[in-house]
Amino acid sequence: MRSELEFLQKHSLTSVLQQELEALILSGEFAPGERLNENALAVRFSVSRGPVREVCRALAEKGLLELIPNRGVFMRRIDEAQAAELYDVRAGLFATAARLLAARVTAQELAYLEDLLEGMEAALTQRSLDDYYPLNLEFHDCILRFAGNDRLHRAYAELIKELHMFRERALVQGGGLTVSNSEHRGIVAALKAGDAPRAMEMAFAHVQSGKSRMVLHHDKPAQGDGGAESRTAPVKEP
Amino acid sequence: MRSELEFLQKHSLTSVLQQELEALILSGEFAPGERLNENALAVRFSVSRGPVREVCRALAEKGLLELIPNRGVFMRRIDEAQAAELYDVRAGLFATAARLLAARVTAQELAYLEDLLEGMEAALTQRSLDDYYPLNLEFHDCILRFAGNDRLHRAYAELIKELHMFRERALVQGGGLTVSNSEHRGIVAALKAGDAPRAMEMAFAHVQSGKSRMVLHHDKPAQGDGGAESRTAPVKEP
DNA sequence: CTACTGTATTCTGTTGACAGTTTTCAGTAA
DNA sequence: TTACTGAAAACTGTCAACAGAATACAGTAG
Repeated sequence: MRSELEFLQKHSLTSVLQQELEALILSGEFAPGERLNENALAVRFSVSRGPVREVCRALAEKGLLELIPNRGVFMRRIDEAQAAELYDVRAGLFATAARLLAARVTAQELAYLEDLLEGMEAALTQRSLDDYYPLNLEFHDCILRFAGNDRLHRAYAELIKELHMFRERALVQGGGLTVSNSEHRGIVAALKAGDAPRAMEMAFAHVQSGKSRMVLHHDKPAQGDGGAESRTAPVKEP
Repeated sequence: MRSELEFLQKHSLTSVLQQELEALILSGEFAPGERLNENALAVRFSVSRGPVREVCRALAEKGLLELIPNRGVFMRRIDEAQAAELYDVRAGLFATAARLLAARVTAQELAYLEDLLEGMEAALTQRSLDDYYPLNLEFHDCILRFAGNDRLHRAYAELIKELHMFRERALVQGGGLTVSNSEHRGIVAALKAGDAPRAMEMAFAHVQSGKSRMVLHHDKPAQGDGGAESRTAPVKEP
């Protein structure tokens, strides 16, 4: 009863439309560089073009779409150079989180991180990447959560979404994170010691090693990712 | 001749409206928390409400405005806690730039940075903050520019804009940067040595010392900033 | 068969209008 | 005077329609 009222008060049609379209974009529904027809989106969501345009502009501001005057809205296309830049920014934000966390981490949080470390170690000895990846993801997210800086966490999350737009090859699973658990151990050790500069340095180097892995993998042919098929035939270049 | 055509092709009415409104917001035209009337903005810029709404949504995504369903758009109000968070993120981005720059800085760039160092030193010995602040700003911007990561530079610039929304007191002039030139020298020395971790650490610490200065200054009464007078009488809380 | 030109279609940019909600404010009772 | 009630005004959310640009396409000349 009450919840429906609250929902309507907090989320307007346009705002849920934004979440909806963002989810659609991140799901891989559209190919990179593909053009999105405003009218088609409007009828798809049973709304008018007004809200659709507002949402598109907001998502363009977030770096998920690209608006070209008198041409329309296109899926953001990220080349390797841009992806590399994003990766470095990500490294910086992650390192910042680690640095902040080193100064405030609690025994509980450390214990939880060490649990994750063990879990990942076990997954690696069993060669089970399906077990490893979720733990890896949770490990990184924990650093951000525990750092106690909401703005930083949000910036990191937004950056990950932007990085998702680069799905030519590789980096699909696990978000392009490394599999080296020793680097993880080093970060946790620095956190435990309360050594903020070292934690920051190790966290930065950790993400950057993931970056070089990506750049490496990118040149290889690597057969098509089993994900969404590119539906529209001719993708016009913006 | 040609330039007007190019202008129309690249910038639609809505996009220039966005720049215009953003400049207006950053100029301090509106008080924090103040409500912006869509209709008033529309007639002010001689456009319809449609473009205004699109622009407002984009600026809300950037963190300059706040949209409340069925209430309207309000100037983003940033409290001290949020400002502190932003400051830490800024420190992280600046430190990231320093770290990246350490690995690629040229002799020319170093020479220019050292020139700035001397200029600031001279300004400080003359107690001339009016000379000091522009150099200080340029110094920080240089680190970002020379780092060679456009995305990082953009993220930093956006963050500064967001931080500008916190203009209760202090941090107005110079963007809340510290006046300690010795910290600047330390950063440049680390860059010159190609010591990336140290450059990152010193850059982070440098901005954070500016943060504590802000937090300190914020509690003091500090008579009203001579800037824009708050025009609308009762500012409703969002 | 290829390159070009002019027309038709599609889509974006922008506007004005209407419905529903919030806010304001005058009027009334305690 | 203060608190409450109700209507009126103002404003936001949404939509449909029109003008202009870009694209697609058929027709024509070389």
